[in-house]
Amino acid sequence: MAKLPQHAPTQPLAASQHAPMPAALLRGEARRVARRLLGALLVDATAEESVVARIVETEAYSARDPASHSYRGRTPRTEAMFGRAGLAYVYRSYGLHWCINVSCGEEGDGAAVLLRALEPIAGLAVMQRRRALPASAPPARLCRGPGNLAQAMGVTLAYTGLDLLDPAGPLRMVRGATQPPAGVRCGPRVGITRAVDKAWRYYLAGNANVSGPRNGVALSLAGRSEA
DNA sequence: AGACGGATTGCCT
DNA sequence: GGCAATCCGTCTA
Repeated sequence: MAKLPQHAPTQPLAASQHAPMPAALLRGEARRVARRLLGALLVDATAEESVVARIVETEAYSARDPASHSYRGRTPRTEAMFGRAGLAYVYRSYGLHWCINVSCGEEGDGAAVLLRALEPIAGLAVMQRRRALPASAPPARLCRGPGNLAQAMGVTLAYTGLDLLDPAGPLRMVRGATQPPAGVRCGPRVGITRAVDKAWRYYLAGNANVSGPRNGVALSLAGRSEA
């Protein structure tokens, strides 16, 4: 197996890179949006200092997808998934964790993208406190995995229905670098029992923040296109 | 009304 | 690698 590429150390972002995210970017098919969101930034404005992280792993879910919460139709819980693009859909996982999706597609579609891992950019101390990790813990542990990133970013059920494109909101999605990130891979989604064959998980290869069995290293089913 | 099990995580052996 | 923790939406009776 090939050696992992070392991913570049985290760099502070220029103000120009915090440009608002165009809603059009979220209007396509869930898979396409899941890929596009890699490299975008999530900003939590509720803490004493700004908390910023870069999206490095996502999964696509659609209403025609047996693995999706929207598969059985529009319900009170999944209402945000059926709303216009850019709304937060938060659900509780295994009775313990919060996980956050971004609705995409058109109003009524029931499509969303699950955020699975982030690369911490700013406000690491806040994240560390929320995660209750020892100071010695590596930053890559802060936002690795959907439950962990929600905790680090202060996400709870109260954010369901929140417009993440609102530049004045407590939690915002903004555009990262104008150029799409390199090393985008796709593979099977994690932890699901239905539609396991669909390779609708997207991540940055070799990024230490990526969750899953081997931190973004190619998975066994991650597509025959990779060596 | 009661049972089931999951888009997870971290600690156990 | 195994498994407990712990809520609630959905399914079955």
